[in-house]
Amino acid sequence: MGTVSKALSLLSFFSRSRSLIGLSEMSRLAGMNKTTAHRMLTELQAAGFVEQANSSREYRLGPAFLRLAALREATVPMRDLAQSVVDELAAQTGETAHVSLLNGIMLSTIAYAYAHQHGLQVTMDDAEILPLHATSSGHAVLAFSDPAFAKNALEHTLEAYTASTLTDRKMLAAKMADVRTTGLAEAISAFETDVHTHAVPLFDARQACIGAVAIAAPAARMTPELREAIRAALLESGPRLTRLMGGFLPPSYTQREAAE
Amino acid sequence: MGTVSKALSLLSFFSRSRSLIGLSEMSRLAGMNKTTAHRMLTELQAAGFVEQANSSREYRLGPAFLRLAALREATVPMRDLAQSVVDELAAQTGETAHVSLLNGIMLSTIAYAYAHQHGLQVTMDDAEILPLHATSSGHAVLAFSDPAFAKNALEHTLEAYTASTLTDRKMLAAKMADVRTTGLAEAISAFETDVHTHAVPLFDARQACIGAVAIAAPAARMTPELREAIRAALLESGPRLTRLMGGFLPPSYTQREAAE
DNA sequence: TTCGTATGGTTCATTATTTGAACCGTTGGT
DNA sequence: ACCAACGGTTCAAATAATGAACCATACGAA
Repeated sequence: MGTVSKALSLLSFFSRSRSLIGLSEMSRLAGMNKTTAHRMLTELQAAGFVEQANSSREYRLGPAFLRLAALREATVPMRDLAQSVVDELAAQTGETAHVSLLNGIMLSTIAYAYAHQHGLQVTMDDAEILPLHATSSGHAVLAFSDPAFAKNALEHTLEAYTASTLTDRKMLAAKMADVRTTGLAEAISAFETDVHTHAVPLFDARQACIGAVAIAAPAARMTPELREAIRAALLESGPRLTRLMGGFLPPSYTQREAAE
Repeated sequence: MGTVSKALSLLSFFSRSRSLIGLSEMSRLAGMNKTTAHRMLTELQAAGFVEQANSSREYRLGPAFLRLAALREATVPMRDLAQSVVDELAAQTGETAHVSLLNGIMLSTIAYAYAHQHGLQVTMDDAEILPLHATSSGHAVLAFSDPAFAKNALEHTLEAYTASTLTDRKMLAAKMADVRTTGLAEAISAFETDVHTHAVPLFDARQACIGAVAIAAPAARMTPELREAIRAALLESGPRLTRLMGGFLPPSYTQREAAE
């Protein structure tokens, strides 16, 4: 891993719950010498990727991302497209829909929409990070990713978020096989209790899996009818969003469709 | 300049008009060896900062910025605040308002709003980049920035965008002195012909100038009354936005107010 | 076809940069 | 006054970045 990657990895320690990080803390988190962390933060700061907050000298994410994100959206309007699809899905199914993209070995949510017909809805956070092994989106991605990638991703510790989280690699492998045949991942209370989710994979122009579109409903509200409605909506919307974003479905996905 | 800065500088070659850049082209643009450019792009790609588009193997900005921008906004809701202020300003004055932040030696627009009362409006681009020497926002920033920074920023070639662009450093210095006394920069057809703009500076928590809020009107519509309305609106909104974003006005700005 | 010239990507000895222990000067708590 | 933690800096030693030359490929012209 080169110096640039190390420097950029510092950015991943910022999160919603830890938005300010001091020099010493950062060097500890990253397992780096303080000098190294300092020089890297200085360079990131020069680029506007981090900045030092107020009176405290702690660092936080910088303003450069606003411009770069806008520029990214101007060239590849993924978020806009994803937003329009989740808006539709939420309206169709009456449940919360979201699109997450692969970012390293985690998923980041780039768009979500609530249906406003029920008082009880699964809620989402901006920039929420989802683990691959514990979410239906993650299962959809793992099932259709390069096997080497999936293997590597599951090498990491598999945290049990709930009592139902799959942490056994054999059971996960069986689940993936199942997802591959149906083209759809389903998870109940895997990441958050009493949340029932479905997800389908998304692919890029090289037919590589890049994320998933998912629908999350309160487990209590799940009926066979709702389940069918969700599955039908996702099986239509997933491929459509893939095409909208300029992607192509791989044989591993389309052959399944033909077999059905 | 360290390796990290060099790698990050590659990102600045992407723009609205040049969203795809090949390896060779990038190495030429950055004045780097192809090997170096390639390794850096590979590392940026691993972080999701660039990605290779479609069938062509050219690079473009990656999806990581979506998440990081969302996270930045979650910690520092600058854009939201800026948006609310420009919305107000556009409604008040009937002209296009925008907020731009300093990014290196350029300004990037993070929020803008149109007034919908006239057919003719100055239009803005997302992620538009403004030069410091040729815009009223730039003049506002230069006038209230650290003199060393301003000097350095003006060392670069001063492109003449229109016949009225100030490209003479002495004239620019005089202009800056003027801006410092009034607290407000005014430019007519400096960046785009027939556009008359006013701008006031914005400051961060350390009292450093970080950008400007501006109003752009068609030159043909500018009357003494409109001019006064714009100036009054900006002189109220600028300091207010500074405070909203957690910043403080420096003595160089407040003393001017006291002197008036 | 053949040639010429682009392209993206790779190799490896040379070179320059990164690294880390120890160090300051401050700050905040006891 | 003390201690501990903070952000930040120094400099020899270790490591990573660099660039010329190199493939393989793709495209257009002759």
